[in-house]
Amino acid sequence: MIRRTQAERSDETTGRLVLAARELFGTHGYAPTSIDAIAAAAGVTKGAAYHHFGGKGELFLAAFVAELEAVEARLLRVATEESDPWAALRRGCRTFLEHCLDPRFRRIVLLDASSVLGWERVREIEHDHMLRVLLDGLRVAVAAGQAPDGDLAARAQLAFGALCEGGMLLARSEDPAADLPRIAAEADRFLAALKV
Amino acid sequence: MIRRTQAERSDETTGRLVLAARELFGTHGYAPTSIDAIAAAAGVTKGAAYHHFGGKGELFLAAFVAELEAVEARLLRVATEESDPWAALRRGCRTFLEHCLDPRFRRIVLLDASSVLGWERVREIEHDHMLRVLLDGLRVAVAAGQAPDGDLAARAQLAFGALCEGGMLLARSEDPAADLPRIAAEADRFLAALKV
DNA sequence: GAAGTTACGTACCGCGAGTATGTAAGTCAA
DNA sequence: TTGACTTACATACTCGCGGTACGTAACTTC
Repeated sequence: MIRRTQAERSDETTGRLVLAARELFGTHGYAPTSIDAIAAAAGVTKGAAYHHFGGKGELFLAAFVAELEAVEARLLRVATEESDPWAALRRGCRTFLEHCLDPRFRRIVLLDASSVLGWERVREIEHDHMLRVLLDGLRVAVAAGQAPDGDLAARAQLAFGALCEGGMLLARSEDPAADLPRIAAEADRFLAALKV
Repeated sequence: MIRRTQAERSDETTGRLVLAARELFGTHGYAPTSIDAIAAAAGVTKGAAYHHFGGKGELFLAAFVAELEAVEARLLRVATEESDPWAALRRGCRTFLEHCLDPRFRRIVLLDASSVLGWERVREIEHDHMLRVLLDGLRVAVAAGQAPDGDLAARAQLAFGALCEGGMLLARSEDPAADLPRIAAEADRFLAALKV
């Protein structure tokens, strides 16, 4: 048996558990997925899961956060490729729509999260990982006179809600590549409403 | 014992069950609510619930549909008070936001429905009870040259998603009466994007 | 009013979340 | 190094709840 430090053991186990949780919660949903199944997929037993996580809800929370970190990284990556703020915003929205083609992301973030974690917590976490960028973009636009003043937090939240519906709509399509431009065009129409 | 027809017995029992389901699902959520609790609140036992409904999911479906019928009736009522189509649309959106102040509606329709019933079924039912009106309004607007052509179904869906977020946002407020105009103003900004 | 159907109530099964407890692996001081 | 202590699990169990099987009472039909 190789000798490993406690931190290494913990990190490896928690990592495998979160990965398995993302996979199973993402494919079958929250309710039909048992802790035993997640632990088995991670190569451990239920005891390990309950040692590192408070319960099923906390495990789902970890999977949820991991999904958000993934999409955040992807959004930040494409945003740096655009110089103009508004172009970056449109690019980000298009990338988000594409990201919704991942069924695990849809199931965990768009379908189950609000029901399992509650809207308030979901909103806070989503804000930290995605909405903050959108909100900052709106603020600089208002400061530059490019957009009218108002309840910017609400405006960003409404836009995000529209985007999520667009993502679900896109995922329903039989040919997402063909439908993406149409839905993105409608999303752009909403984005345009934020300007001028 | 009073003599009643079978249809009367069924109607009364199912009605009481759906009413109890709306109350309990709406206040505590889907998962924490047991069939026994709903049946007890309706004054019957679990056997009656399973006789009239296929299971917990079907009972939730009935409660979900009942919630939608309620908001649909309210929307139709205020819509008739407006003569101009766009004014009716704005009035409808404002009424929907106000309706979101009902915590049972939020929990059942906005939080749990997609997770329990699946996005596709929720979308169909919501379309039949709410989105159809919005979609028809958009179609006449396009026909009259008041709105640009495009994927109107997607446009209506995105607008609806924005409205739902607005409703959740409004419900979070400590003083909804004061915050409603601000959120409604942002919602109107999105609606305006559909015109011209 | 007897046979058949509908509307329940009751008793039970199985699965899965959560807990209690045992045990092996790692840490640290003397 | 070695023994006391903590951490990281595994195992065994409880219990609430969804679902089912079956019994019974209320209604319907001929």
